[in-house]
Amino acid sequence: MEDILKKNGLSITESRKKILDLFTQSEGALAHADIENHTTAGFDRVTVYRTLQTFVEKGIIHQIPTIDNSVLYALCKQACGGGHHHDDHVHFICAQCGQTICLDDVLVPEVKLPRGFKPAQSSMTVTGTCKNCRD
Amino acid sequence: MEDILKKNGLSITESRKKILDLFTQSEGALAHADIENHTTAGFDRVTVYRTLQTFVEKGIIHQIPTIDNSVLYALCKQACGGGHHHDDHVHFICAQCGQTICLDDVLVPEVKLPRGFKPAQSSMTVTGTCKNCRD
DNA sequence: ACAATTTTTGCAATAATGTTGCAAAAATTA
DNA sequence: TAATTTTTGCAACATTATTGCAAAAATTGT
Repeated sequence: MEDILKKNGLSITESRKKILDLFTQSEGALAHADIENHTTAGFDRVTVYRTLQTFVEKGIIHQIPTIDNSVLYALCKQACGGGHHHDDHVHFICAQCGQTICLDDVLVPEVKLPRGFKPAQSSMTVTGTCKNCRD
Repeated sequence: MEDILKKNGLSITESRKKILDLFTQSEGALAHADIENHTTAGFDRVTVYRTLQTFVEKGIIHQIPTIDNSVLYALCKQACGGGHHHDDHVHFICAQCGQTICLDDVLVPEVKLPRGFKPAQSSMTVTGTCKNCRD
């Protein structure tokens, strides 16, 4: 766990270790509020903001846009370099349980854009019912 | 312009007409702040919130999720019924000018999900350089 | 292991963003 | 045009995010 921090040139601190733990322990993506309100956590709001920001910059976690004006964060499975995310997989949001899951094996397909548009990065989100919520 | 409101069973008011105007006049998508800060507008923050919400419910505009924790709004080209958006096109965000454009002709492709996942709706966003920002 | 340096944290203050209740104003209905 | 319904704007409040700065913790060099 600490090696992830070390590898990215970050100081090893309690908050960073705990927040990183939360991510590895949770199956889905986490919102800022999930971390802040976590009972066992107990660090300042500001620290959470700054830690998440640092992690994104270092490529440890990536952001997932959602329609409801909240940003989710999830661990980058592949090694993402500083600022350069290989965030090329599809995200799945379950309408039932609300969990957001990285489908690391499902890549975002390419699309043909109209003349003049030059693509750099794509992201795709699918909503529906997840594995666990189906009987 | 007013017929759009009438068609959706909404009272014809100054704010609704003006906000609808803004959307038709702007090529790209608009953020809440874009509307609120618009010089010629001049209505209350709350009115903007409520108007946008009403328009989304009626299917006049649709929301576009962005990575930076802000929601953009854009006109629905096809007729979207109450709550049911045919929001199946790709959105393009220009890294240069920051504008978000609905590529109404580019449909979100289907992807094969892992066993157990049942899709309901998909959204896709491509970032890059838009038509106008290329020389 | 310890002192010096750098980084991180937490607090306070502030800003930005979003929500709710309610009375006045405007729009629709009849 | 009067009665009814809907919408607006204000005020108050709630939530979410940002910044400066001193104290605390972590790292570095010896």
